[in-house]
Amino acid sequence: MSTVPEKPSLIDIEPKWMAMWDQWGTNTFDRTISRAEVFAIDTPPPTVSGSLHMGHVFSYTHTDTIARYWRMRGKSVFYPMGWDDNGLPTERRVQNYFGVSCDPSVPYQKDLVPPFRGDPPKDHKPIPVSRPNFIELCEELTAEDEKVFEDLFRRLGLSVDWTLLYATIDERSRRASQRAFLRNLSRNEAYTQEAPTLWDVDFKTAVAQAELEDRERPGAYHTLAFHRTDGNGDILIDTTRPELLGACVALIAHPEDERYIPLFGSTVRTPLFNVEVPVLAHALAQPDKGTGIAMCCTFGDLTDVIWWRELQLPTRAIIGRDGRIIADAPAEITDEAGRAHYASLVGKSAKQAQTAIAELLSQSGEMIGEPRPISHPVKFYEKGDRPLEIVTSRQWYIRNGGRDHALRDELLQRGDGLTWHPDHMRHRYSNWVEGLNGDWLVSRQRYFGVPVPVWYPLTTTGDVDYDNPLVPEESQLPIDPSTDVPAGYTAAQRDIPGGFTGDPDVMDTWATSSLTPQISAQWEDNPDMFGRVFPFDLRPQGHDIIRTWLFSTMVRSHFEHGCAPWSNAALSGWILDPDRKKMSKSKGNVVTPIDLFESYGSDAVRYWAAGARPGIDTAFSEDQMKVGRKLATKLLNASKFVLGFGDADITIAPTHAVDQAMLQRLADVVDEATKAFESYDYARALERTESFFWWFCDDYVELVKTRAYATHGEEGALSARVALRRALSALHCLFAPILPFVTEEVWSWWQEGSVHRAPWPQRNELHDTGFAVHPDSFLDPVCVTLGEIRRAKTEAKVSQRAVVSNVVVTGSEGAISSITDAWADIADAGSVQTWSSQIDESRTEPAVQVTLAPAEQ
RNA sequence: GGGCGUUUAGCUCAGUUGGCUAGAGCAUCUCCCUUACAAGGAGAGGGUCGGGGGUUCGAGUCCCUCAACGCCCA
Repeated sequence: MSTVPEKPSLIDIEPKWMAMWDQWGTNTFDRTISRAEVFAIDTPPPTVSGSLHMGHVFSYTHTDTIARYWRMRGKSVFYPMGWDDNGLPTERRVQNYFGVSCDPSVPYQKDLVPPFRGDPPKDHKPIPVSRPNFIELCEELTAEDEKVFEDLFRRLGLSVDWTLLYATIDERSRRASQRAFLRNLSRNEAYTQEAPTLWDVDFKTAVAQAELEDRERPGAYHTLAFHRTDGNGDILIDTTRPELLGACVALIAHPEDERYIPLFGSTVRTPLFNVEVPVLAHALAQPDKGTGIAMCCTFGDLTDVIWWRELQLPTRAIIGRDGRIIADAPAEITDEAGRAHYASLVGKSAKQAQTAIAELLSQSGEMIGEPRPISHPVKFYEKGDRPLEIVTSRQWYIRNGGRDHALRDELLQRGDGLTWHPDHMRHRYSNWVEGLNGDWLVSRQRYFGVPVPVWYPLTTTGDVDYDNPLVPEESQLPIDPSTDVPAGYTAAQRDIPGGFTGDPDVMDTWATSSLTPQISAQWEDNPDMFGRVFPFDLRPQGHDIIRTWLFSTMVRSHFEHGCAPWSNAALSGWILDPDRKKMSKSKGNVVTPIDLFESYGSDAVRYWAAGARPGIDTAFSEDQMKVGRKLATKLLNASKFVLGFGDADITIAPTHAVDQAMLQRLADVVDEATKAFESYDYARALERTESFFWWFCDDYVELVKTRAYATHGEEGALSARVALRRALSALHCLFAPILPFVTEEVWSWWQEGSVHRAPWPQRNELHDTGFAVHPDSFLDPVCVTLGEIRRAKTEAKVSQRAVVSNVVVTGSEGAISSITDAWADIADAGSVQTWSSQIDESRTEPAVQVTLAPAEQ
């Protein structure tokens, strides 16, 4: 019994089935099931302050196909969604939208009304609000964006369990993040330290090694003359940062550089400032760079930091946190001319100071020649616009193996233990871990983030006692140290001598998103749930964030649980535009997903995405979406046709060889698709299924349709109908993970419940006839014969319906035997009147001689 | 500079432990308005598998080498 529409259509099937899945709870995680029966996915939380683009559609579809596959395999799939609304991008948007700025020193104001909701005037001065108020505004604004994201993901057909939704700034996330941090602190995996730190002068925050990127920038070598104190002339050095001359603490050359060996241990005086500094040896000096000897300034770059640490050099900072030359000259600059030179630079940005100092040097004759332009890599914060400076500041760190070989090796082993898809991505991980040169800096001097959950006692003189932080009980979490008060103190004691002060910083976004498994699985809040899903099965993500998200999640899990947080990591590729360029807004080549859903249908867009091999960069292709739509349409029409032959008892094995061979071929496809899905290769599963499906429609259905109409009696008809229905059922299931909407539509015509909860096809349900011949050796000769008959008609430019008066087939005995068994079907499909055969064992493929009947008329 | 990947038809890509004449889709061309499907169907043309060398009875596949492109890290 089936109810097939008169005119099947793809129009509006998305909203129809989205509503049914909600009603049925098709995607709901079963919280009572044991870990062995669960498939748990650590879904990437998209940044909601951005916009959803084809990259999201692409990679989330990949994960969804896997989720749907395992659901059909009977697993309870834990498939959460989260929103990453924590961090800088949201902060900036909120400032611009409401006309406020965050100031942690401002007290919380209940029911605060922001000055604007959208488009503050250009001359508006931001109103300072407390951090809790600021967070409330962030939550208000992101809620709108989140709705848009959710609608789009639903429309894409993601089988997410929306009751598991979280946001990285919500209360549960803040609690988990602070709890994990406090446990790191108690185990000495987190620590605070005053140290040289990479600093973004615009955002006024420290940044971590993982957030750096090198950018090629123009610069210029300035050749400077340092004066030997023994009176034997000058030493020339090349520098791209002459503005740091006042911070110079040493000249450094390679220990084996014969030009400078005699000078090691001597001293020189700096140009302009006349400060005496030593000439020292260190292996990191590059003899082939410039004159081979460099000035070390504290701090111009990371090499300076290493020299400073290893050669125990003094600290002589002249760049402030605003990126400008600080007012106080280093004490070492003592002569009058030197102090005057310094004073003329105060307050200038690094760039302005460079121009000014080049002028001074040229006047004093201590710069040799003109600056020589070069192009060189400069370190930037990945979200920043100006080169990073290095300033000394107190920051929080979590150990990550960057300063500890034993820990590094443990984390490398954790990476080795993962199954990577594709496998070569494991190198990205090990490469990164091996290259770490410091611990993970987690504190940020920003506002919209999870606060560092500690306070510090203030001494009676008002100094901060950083060595004895005050921590809350876990039961108090989440806390905000700018408003909450530590045990044993009163609010009145905030920021007064003998009282306490809250840590003003927040944690880096990654310090919270490194806990997505713990957050989504409700670690400690719901131990029963956590025990059923952790460690997870799969982490899908982009390969660009292996060094950040993947690695940091590994670090947290390693410390907290002593295991990897998941067993598989799947890295998705990039979307490229048709010219093989990475798609980006600035190029104007970004297409809106929703328009594509409207034009081609969600299934068609998914088809395009699922056609890409895991981890491979893929060109954006509307052509592929057209093919996907064609496939979906074909599935509608083929299903309607097959069901139109009438019902049959599918438990009775088919009797005809053609039917048996087709089912056996399909059984092989089921095996291949199963194997492919199990190794995360949705693309291969799709390709095998699709290729079978087109053969099924073009050849098999054409061969058997006359017989299935009972033209030659009931027995043959029943065999065909059973085979057709078994195949149709399996095809609906095989396509379901990729094309969830159209498969649900066609499934609903003749089956109960959702295809997405139907059991995955089994080989033995299809192939139970004892048919012993390899399906190809049976079907290939049959299909070659059919193809030759069609070709003869095409070449004669007649209709495929034209009658063939006679066919002579020459082939091996096996081929002729197959053709003989299938002849009645071939004759029906090709309108053939008579045929004969000849045995020729030398032929690998039958030769077919086709004689067309004279045209009627 | 180090690591990883890619290179197969005009385009996008399959090609699994080496095995018969290297495949698919799109695009192009020809034909067919066939009662599941014209948003369709039946066919055709099109490739020195990046270059060179080697192993082998046999190499798109394994080894060496070179090149181009891309990504990651210094």
